[in-house]
Amino acid sequence: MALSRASRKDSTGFRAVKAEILRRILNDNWGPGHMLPGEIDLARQFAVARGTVNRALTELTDEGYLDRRRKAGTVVRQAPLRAARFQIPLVREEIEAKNARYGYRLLRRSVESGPEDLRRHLGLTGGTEALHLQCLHLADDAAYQFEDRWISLAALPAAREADFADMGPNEWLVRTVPFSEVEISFSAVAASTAVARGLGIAKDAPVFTAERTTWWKGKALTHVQLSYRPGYKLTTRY
Amino acid sequence: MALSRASRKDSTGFRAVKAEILRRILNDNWGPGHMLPGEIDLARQFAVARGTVNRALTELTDEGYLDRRRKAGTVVRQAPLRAARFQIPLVREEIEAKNARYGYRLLRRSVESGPEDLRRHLGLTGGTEALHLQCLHLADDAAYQFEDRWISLAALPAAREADFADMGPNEWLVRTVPFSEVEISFSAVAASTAVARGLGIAKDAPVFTAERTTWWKGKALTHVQLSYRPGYKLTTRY
DNA sequence: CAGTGGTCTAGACCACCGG
DNA sequence: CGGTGGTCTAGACCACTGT
Repeated sequence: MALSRASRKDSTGFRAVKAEILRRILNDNWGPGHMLPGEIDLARQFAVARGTVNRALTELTDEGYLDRRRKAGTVVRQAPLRAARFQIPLVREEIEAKNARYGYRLLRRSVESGPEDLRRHLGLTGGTEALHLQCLHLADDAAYQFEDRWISLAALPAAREADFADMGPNEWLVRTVPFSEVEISFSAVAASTAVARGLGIAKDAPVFTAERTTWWKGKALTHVQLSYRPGYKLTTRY
Repeated sequence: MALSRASRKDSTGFRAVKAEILRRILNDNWGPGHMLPGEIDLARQFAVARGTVNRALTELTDEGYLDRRRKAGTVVRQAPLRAARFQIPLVREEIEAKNARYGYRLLRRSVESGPEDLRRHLGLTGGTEALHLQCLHLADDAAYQFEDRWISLAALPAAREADFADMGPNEWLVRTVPFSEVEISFSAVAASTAVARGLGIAKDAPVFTAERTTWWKGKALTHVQLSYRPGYKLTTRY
């Protein structure tokens, strides 16, 4: 079990304090709106140092259960923060995690000026061009994801020399620019002609799409539209 | 600014240490794979206590920049963890945040046994029934989201008495069962007849859909399918 | 076995903000 | 103003794990 380390010794320390306080919240001993004792009180009750209580309460606050304000004290939230964490893996890892054989095909590679809205989005000015890539990611030889990517050659001139025949642009980018700021959005769209052909589905069929723009030091590097094969679901628990 | 409190005094303390270490990571002073000095070393260099360094490094680890192991030391990750945090607000708040007027209409309310796969999913056994609700959430009188929900009457018998004419089931549930475990998944589907009529779009049009199942103390309470109006995007940064 | 991170402690100072 | 949480310190013990 992955939890063996964490659950090895939960009978003492800040984990025990956290668990006990969470238990009281969930069992309605301390319902929404209830004010908790101060840290010093709790430290006495649990027979630990104040810092230990503080850590437990801080984590419970991060997880959305509590609301803390100086002088006002610690209060159980009316409703928990509804935040979900998604892992957004590389396609390759996503496919291999399903015990499927990963495959990759480059469908298109060209240097273009690109449509006007894309140029604005990437901050391309003057005559600077962009690298346009279309590729397919396969799971056991079946189309899994269609990738339509633009890379700013102003921000990433090295991309002009890169040959994306064997390595997907995603992996190349992760190696070249490991840390970056990202905006991602998910939506449902009707399959374009290119997407339909790539995924082998009917034009205008519903396609789950992720659009991602990546910046580094304030400069837009790349914009990509990922179209998933029918039936794909992005799932998480919280 | 929401950050005013945090950025007030970033020149000292664990925030300063964290910022400086992050700066070194991002500027390739410490590239991927680089091993950092030990906590005691860093504490001396920054002239702070070891606990302060530990907090900075722990947070950078949580954020996916570092990998820490006892004895092995602290290493800059090859690629950051690609995790995104989504806020999943109540529809009402989502709409009001856009300065639109929120509207709600209950389209259907019935007690049924429900389809077989749903009964399995909610763990309904024997003759226990479920409450089936369909409703519409409006932004400035335009259809925004179609909600198709099933509530287990075995787990939540109080729902049988609830009249959902004025209050959406979501808000009722949040007040009744404030804390729960949730699985959510997003996908793109073709609009069913009911969804198409509710949202006023063509049947089989692409619809962005969220499916959410909620448990409390291990018992499934409710399953809901939320269908968003065309053009909807779920966006986040990380 | 030894070195590193994980955690706890007891005490302290201070920022914030409700009354 | 005074009480509460936020943070720092110096020191300590321990758990884990690479060598």
